Amino acid sequence: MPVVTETRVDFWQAHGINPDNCPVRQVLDHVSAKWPVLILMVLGGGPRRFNELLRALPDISKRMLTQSLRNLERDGIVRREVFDTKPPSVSYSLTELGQGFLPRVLALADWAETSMPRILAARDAYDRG
Amino acid sequence: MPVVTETRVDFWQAHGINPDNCPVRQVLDHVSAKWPVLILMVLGGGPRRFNELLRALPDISKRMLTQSLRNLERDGIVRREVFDTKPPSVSYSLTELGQGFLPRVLALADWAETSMPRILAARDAYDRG
DNA sequence: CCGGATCCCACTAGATACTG
DNA sequence: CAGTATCTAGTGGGATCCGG
Repeated sequence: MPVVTETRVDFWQAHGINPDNCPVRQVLDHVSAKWPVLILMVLGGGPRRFNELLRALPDISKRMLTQSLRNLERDGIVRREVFDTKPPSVSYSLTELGQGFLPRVLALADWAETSMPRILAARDAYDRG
Repeated sequence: MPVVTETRVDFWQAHGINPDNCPVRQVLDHVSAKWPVLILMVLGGGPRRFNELLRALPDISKRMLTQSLRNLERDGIVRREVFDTKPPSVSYSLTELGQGFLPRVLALADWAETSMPRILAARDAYDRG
């Protein structure tokens, strides 16, 4: 765990890294971009085909599923395999990188879940005041 | 670490929890909402005043700083203290909850930073192909 | 010094229809 | 089966001005 001071922010500034071009943030964006985490959780259970994912995430549109999968694939987190059978089938699975990513995302989600009572209490207090 | 299967997704479905109302996601949104993480990192160095934060994050607008701070305050992650001096001054700092949140966010950021070479390589390969 | 209020544009994502 | 294309309403965030 790094020491947390303004030092790192200073470093970023010095190297022209801003919130818009920071590659780390682009990865972190997968965390809260609405669908990626859910997709990764399903894929954590093993490889899935496109329509299986579609059925597993009832509210997602084909468009968003495609887009999210492409982003994850581009970052090497998800692997896409095409079998040119008839009809064609495509399999999505976690790469090794993705298997290292998922637990850390879930760890954060678990903290959020554990802390939820305190957070909801804080919100309640804030909204009253 | 929980077992990762579709079970949890099923649980969510069964309880009517979807990506739009899921409270956990609302917390995770702080992670990638562009500014909150940077704000937390600066506050990790100790309490800061509004304009100090403004100077520490060169590209942020007053509007976004205010908004981000309000969100974090509402969730009990950041504490806001007003001293009615002349001119008025406001101090922002991490709550106990925020101090528990920050390391986990940084842990994820560190993974992203460590994995960045592999991710960039994956992107490069993807963009060529 | 620390914001709130307003205007406005750019991007996002849902719906729908179509394809190899 | 596994997507793409197009259209459109809704939203987020910058710029700017105002106030306690």
